[in-house]
Amino acid sequence: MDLRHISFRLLEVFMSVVKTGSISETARRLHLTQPTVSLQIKRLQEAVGEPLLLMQQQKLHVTDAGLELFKTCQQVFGHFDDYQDFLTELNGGARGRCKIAMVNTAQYILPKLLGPYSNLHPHVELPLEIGNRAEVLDRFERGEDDIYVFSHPPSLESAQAARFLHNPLEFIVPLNHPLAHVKAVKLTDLMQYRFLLRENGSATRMLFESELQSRGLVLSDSVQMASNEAIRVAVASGMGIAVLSRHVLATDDTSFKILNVTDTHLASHWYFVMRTDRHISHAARNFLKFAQQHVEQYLGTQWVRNELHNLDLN
Amino acid sequence: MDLRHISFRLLEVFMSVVKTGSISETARRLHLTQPTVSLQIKRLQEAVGEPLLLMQQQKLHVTDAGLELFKTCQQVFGHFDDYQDFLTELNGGARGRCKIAMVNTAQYILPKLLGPYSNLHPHVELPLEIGNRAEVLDRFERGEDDIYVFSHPPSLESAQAARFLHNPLEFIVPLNHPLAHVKAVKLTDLMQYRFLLRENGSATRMLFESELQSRGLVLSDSVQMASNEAIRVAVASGMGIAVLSRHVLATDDTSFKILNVTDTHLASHWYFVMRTDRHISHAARNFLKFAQQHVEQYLGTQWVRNELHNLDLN
DNA sequence: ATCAGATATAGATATTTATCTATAACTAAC
DNA sequence: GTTAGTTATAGATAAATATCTATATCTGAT
Repeated sequence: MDLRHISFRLLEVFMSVVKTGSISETARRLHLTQPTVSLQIKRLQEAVGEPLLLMQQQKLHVTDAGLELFKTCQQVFGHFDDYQDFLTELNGGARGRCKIAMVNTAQYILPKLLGPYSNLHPHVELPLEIGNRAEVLDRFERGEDDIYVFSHPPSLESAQAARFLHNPLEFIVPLNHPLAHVKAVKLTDLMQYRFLLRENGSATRMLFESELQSRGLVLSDSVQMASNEAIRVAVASGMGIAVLSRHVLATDDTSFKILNVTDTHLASHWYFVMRTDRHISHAARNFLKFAQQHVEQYLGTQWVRNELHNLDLN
Repeated sequence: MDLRHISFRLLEVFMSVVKTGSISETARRLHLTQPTVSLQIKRLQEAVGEPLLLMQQQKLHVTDAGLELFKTCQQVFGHFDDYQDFLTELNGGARGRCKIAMVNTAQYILPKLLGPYSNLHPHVELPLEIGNRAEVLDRFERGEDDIYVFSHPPSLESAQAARFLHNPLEFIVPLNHPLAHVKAVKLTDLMQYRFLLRENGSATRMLFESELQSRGLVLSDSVQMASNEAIRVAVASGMGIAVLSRHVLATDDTSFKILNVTDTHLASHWYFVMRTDRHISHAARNFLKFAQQHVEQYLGTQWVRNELHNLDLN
């Protein structure tokens, strides 16, 4: 049997002949001429090296080899049908994988969107990568994921980004801090205190430092800490003061005090970022469409800035 | 997914690329050039309508759709491997069907050959048809079976026949018959008795009657009976005398007496007959080869006339 | 004896396919 | 920064394939 000379078309025709028991009838059904079907069968028999159909008393008779081939074909086409179903699901976004890499701070808000999406499409894998800005940027450079979440998206021509959430920063102090009960403070009032900061390159820190620089201010003392939680807890226990994303602070957390800094309103936005030079999985596209439609529903209208319609998802 | 534009070759190449993880390596293994393999993969992806392999950081990465297709291919090729095994068995004569139609008398001798053959090839189906000469001839005309057993083969150009067994006829009489103890009798001595005969057209009867005619003899009385057993039993019980194939008479059967007719030696031969205008199954060929080699072993050397080497079994 | 319907064969053709060579573009390693 | 090894693309060609039309042959029914 020489598989190289057998095409799926040939097998389709053969199956039809076995089913109808007639070459002419098959020709009619498949919109071919009778000689075409005759020839196909002949070629198939040559490729198999064994008679598959015999003319006996004006009737087509399927040989053992023919019957077995028919069964084989049924199985084979069955597998391809299954595969087609798989592709259909993949295309509909109901199956597949959507790898998302996000910076630390995003982990407080993105799960509110991922949870409902995952419930809607339980067959979609959603592996998450969380790292600091430098790490996520690295992954982005190598194109390791489908979607990236930044608050300062890298400006690369082979990338498209769209913001979806406002990210206001707040100044927090310990409850027993001298400024804790001051109604209105100014940025300069804070310079004398020790600041707890994230590592260099973090979006929050970049924003803060650029503000300081533009106003010619300099911190008197600062300590670097690896995570937002560490900073929050450290502030609560009196180690210093800090500037943190609003989303990192639970509204009912009373272990620190949020200052009302009247002359400074630091804020950035969260962006979904995709590389345009890399294949985007259907699942990823689908997730972004979902986000576009439901971001207000799951993240609340207060902070949402839904510009996801700017993304080209086709 | 458009199966029409997918060939088994394409899938083979794809599988090799997935296995080796490299287009160039596949090209080397399959004795192709690298652009050929590149193009094949590209074409396959177009036919599937989905990326199957991605270049990521200088590494080939198999997508979900690609992995699933790979699994599908494994199944599909598995089925064709099974089918190839089936064909191999079929070709070796170890599997398949060998339909044999034989005239009544042959059923006393052919099973001695069929038994051992069936033990050797338990997967070969051996449907037997037994009928009188007219019935078997009918089947032969319509080509319903692979092999026919006649003692007077039809002479058709689209048939080949070869004899394998001598078929001597014997005259039998009841134990209490006047001739039962006569040492030597002549054919004319028998004419006065009632003969029990098979139906018109039976080889035994044809042979006997043609002998009578050539010697100008006429039976005084005859009765027609449907089977050899019926005749044998009827003779034993005194209804008349008969002429029967030696093979029908068990050597230890003492319920009748075999006459020594000195002036008449009737005999024919058994023939295996095949149509040359019909496909002969491998199993049938194989059985005839087996018969050619083992007929003496299983039917004894006394009556065997092995001329099966005259058959063209290729 | 003719007809209708089946399959088979021959001859023709446009399309598709498999394959090559040459070349470009990228990257890792030396 | 040259080299060696990847994959991708373009252009060319010979072979194979899918079809068709026309025709032959057979058979069963009218």
